Amino acid sequence: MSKGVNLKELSQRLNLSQTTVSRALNGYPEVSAETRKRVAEMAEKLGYAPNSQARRLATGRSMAIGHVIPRSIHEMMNPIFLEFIAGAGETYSRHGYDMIISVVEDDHEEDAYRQIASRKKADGVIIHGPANDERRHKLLQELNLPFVVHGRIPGAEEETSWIDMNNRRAFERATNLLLDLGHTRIALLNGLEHMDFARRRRRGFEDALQARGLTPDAALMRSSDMTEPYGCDNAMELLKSDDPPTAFLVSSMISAIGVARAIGQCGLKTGKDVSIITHDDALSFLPNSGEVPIFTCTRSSVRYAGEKAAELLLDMITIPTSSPKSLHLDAELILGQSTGPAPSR
Amino acid sequence: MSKGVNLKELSQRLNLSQTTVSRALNGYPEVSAETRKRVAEMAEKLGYAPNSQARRLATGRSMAIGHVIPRSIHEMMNPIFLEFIAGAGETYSRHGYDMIISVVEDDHEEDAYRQIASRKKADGVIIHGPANDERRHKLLQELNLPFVVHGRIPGAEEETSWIDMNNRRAFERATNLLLDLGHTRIALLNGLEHMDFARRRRRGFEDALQARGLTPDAALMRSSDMTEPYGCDNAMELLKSDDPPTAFLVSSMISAIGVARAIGQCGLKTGKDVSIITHDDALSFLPNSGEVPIFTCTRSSVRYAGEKAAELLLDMITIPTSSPKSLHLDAELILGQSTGPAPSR
DNA sequence: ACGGACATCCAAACCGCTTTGGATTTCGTC
DNA sequence: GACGAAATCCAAAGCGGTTTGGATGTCCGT
Repeated sequence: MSKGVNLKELSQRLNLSQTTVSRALNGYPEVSAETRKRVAEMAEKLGYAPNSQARRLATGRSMAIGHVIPRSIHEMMNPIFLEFIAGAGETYSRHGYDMIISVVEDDHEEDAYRQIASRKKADGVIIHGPANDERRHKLLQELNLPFVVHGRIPGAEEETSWIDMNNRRAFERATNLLLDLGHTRIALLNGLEHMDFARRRRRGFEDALQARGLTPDAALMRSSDMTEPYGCDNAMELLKSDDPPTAFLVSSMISAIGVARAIGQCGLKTGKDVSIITHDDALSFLPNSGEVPIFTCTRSSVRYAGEKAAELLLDMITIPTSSPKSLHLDAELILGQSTGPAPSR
Repeated sequence: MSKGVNLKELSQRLNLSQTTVSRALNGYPEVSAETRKRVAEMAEKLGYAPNSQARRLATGRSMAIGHVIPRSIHEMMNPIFLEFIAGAGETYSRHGYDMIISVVEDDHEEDAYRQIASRKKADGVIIHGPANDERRHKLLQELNLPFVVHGRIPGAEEETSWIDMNNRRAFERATNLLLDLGHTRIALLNGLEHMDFARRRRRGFEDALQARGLTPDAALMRSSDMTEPYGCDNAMELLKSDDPPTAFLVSSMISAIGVARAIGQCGLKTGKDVSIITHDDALSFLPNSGEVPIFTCTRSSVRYAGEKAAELLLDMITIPTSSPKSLHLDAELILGQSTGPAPSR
């Protein structure tokens, strides 16, 4: 419990060299069992803990993973981002790694990565929210900084490690469900489509429609930040149009809540007059569970994705020669209260 | 742009000692202007950046702030926590500090702090979500680790630095507004009351009632995690009771959305049949703005709180002798669409 | 011409750990 | 009883910076 003993003092107290003490504590074999025990006990007694800066300097590994989050990203991805972080964070601490997060102005993002590399702040990073014209992976390859992508970088799927859910498939299945229920005018409230995940979701939506001989109607497709008012305002506008949709496919629970609000304000009933399927990232503060979940949804835990992403990255770091590994998660399609057969008009 | 020059190489290229180069780059006076310029240019050219581990070891300052977040906390405080983090993060990076976040199992929280202190992982920490029986500050004082509290620790207001909003006053004002509108049966959907902030909010609520001669009705007061279903379920139950409330005072936008949903499901109209006032933490993904905000609310930006908390902490670290400083923020009371006069029955 | 005040710069110690390259002891074997 | 292998342990050299305690040179007043 006493504070601030360093290796030198500890070794003096034991009449041993720093070498031996260090080895004893780090589990190297060239130390007798008896000595190891003595060392461990004294270390415990004196409350010794190695100074992490010194250890990092000596080993050349920073034992930290960086997450660079530009303002703009976290403005829109806010809750999802944290959930991911929480998952990753658990993996890190289980492996003795620190998580360092840099919130930077949008135009300083590249700088942030360069600093992490040149100042040796982290042994690897995670790329969040890849865009269609993604370039961060180029920079990181050039900087020789290991990374894992949360999502996929179009055109770089083979050369990078990533973890992603099957966005296209999930939205295709969701759309099919709505079609099976008899809906033909389906609105898509998507996330920002300069992001890869949103692009894929739209593709799934369109593919499903076309497979049944339907033509996607541009007037029914919206794309924006996934806030609550976004869902409400757009749903409101669409519901009041001449030929309103009977179902909504929504990219986020938060917006879906907005859609539900709009439906209510129009005097309609969700799941009866109008159906909603939303993607559910399984955010802890927005549980959509219970016997019958409020929303019919495609669900994939972003927290789990965080855990796995971290594991992938730590693997890459410990075995630097390994080739890129990726994980493709499938979303579940879960039936809730927000869907029903299309109303016959 | 070339990678990986260290101080030694840089100084050799310049025919200068490491001392001089170090001093030149760190702005010490005992270097001629001309030399300083030469050094700066060469450093730029070779892409020199000091290894942060080495610098930290040499200076004895880790240039990092720690945030320990136990699973339980972030389960419930999720989005609010991130918004705070985002604010703090900006301040940190502006001052050259790193932010390190440890996600730990609940029963390892103390361990996490001890490690931060003994291994010198951070120069200070921020305490999130102080409880009524808070003890973390004791530990940190004992460990001699500077800290700032987000919220207040009952009984330790004088001896600690903290930043908090005026929870009591905010809820008192909100309650008064409802009373002024003629509501007398007001329900309180509060956060977990083992947390200090929730306790204060309840006090504000009760004080306002009692000041008008009303007795708080325990049946109308709930306390839980502030999820959406929590708001919906409790509102539903209360609305269906014999003597239902005509107004709700809610501790979080997320739960308030649930309350609105319940009101809709009961065939009632928010702001007309039933009023809602919620606290609004100004979360970026839940904007409650527009010409007339959806919810009447008490608003206080947690992000701003994060920025300020970080500033307080960095001040404490750079001037270790300074006495505790604190910041008391006032929430705005903002009129939205969710309140109206109590319906005459 | 001399001594002190500045202005510049440097060699070396230090931060606290890991790790290399032995040194010493112990032990089984022939 | 000598010898090589195995088991233990250690002194010292890094890791890449910062900082202390001078050394050297220049300028000025007297």
